Amino acid sequence: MSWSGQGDHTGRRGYHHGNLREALIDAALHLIAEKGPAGFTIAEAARAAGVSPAAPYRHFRDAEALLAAVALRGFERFAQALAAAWSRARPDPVASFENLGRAYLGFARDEPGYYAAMFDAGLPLAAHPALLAAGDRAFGVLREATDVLCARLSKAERPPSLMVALHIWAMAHGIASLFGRGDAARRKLPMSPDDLLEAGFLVYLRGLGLLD
Amino acid sequence: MSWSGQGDHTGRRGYHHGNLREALIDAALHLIAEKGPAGFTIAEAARAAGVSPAAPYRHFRDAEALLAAVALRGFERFAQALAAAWSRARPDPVASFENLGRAYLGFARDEPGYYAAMFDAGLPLAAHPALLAAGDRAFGVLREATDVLCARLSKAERPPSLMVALHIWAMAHGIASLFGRGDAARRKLPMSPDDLLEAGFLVYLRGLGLLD
DNA sequence: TGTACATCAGTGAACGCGCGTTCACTGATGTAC
DNA sequence: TGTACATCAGTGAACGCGCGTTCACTGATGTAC
Repeated sequence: MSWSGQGDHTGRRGYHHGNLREALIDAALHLIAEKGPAGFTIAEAARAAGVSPAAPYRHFRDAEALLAAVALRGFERFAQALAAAWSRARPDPVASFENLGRAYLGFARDEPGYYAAMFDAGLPLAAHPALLAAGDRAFGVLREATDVLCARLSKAERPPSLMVALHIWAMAHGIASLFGRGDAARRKLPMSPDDLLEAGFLVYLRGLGLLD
Repeated sequence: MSWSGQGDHTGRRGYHHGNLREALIDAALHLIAEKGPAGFTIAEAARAAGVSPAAPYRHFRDAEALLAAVALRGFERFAQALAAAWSRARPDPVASFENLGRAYLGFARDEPGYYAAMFDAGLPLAAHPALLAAGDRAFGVLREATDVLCARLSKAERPPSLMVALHIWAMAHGIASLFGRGDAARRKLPMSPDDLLEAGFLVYLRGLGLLD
């Protein structure tokens, strides 16, 4: 596959596509971003990739398997985005949390297809252990961040780091899904989602005993 | 409609159904709870209500209109549930917040069909003003609660009540959609969603300067 | 009280459509010798 | 270097299915007189 670095899945190379699996994931991603997790079909993804409707079955058992592949790639990129934001301002934990929050909301805003596949598609996680593991890796970045944060508190007043990470995740996810999406389902706000999340983090961190 | 109080939409009364609109909403609600917001069709709802596939068109223009009717009824019941919880422990604002949180998560858990129609269906709110208004009424209960809460703080340290309400909503919604649903997409937790949310509220309220 | 009539709610048959899925097939690729 | 062969990835035609939607229709209800 010497030409796989082209990154262009549209140009067919004769009879064999050469990169159909990735092309189908891309096609599904765009369809999901446009029409929601249930708004794509195998047939339509095949059409977008320029192959016959039977071709996808060489790579995916059914639509759910394709959806799971989209979500899996989404979790990997999500973890990368969060990790990059976290490491960028490592010396100052509070600033790093602001970075994390912006990265979280930025991903939800800029990658609605991935985000919907990851969180709104209702994929049965028990049936997709790889998906669960990838989600855990993304959550691991948040967990690492709260570990550092909690370490700054004395043992007496130190809360469980896992709990803190879950609160941070819940607030970020709540704001992202209620106010942070690019589609018509978004609710209007008198402030930006970024500012709302940052303010929420500040109040929460203050409640933990930091920032005083 | 002297017999409408029966609440049983299954028994046909001859040629005319008599309560088809409500029966279709009920049918769609159950289908959504089972298979997700995209997992119901007009035809299937008609079958569940025991009428021909053409009958629903007397009451709903298309599937989205039916979905919007489900979400609308959901928001109304949601607002009632929140208001009941809020008024139940009014004297103590902090206890009232715990009640609110439990009511929020309880609704998401016990009424997955409504909750999915309200928040996961991706209904274009701009095209459904009644839905937006009903959502605002439900949010108004949270807003009222945070008004009371903020009033306990001195003007100097008083945060915008709207912002506080949005944070509360976001955390509750985040926990509900990540951990609080009854379906297979739920993530496992080492604590109950109720406890997680209550702890989150406590940290947050402490961060506001209460609870000291 | 009865009758004619307007209105309404649901029927059932029909249609076109796109999807999921299967099948024998064939073009392309890589490898053993 | 060439050739035979196995393997693989995609073809294209076909099928059954359920859905959305329309249509003329008909049974039921309520009301004017």
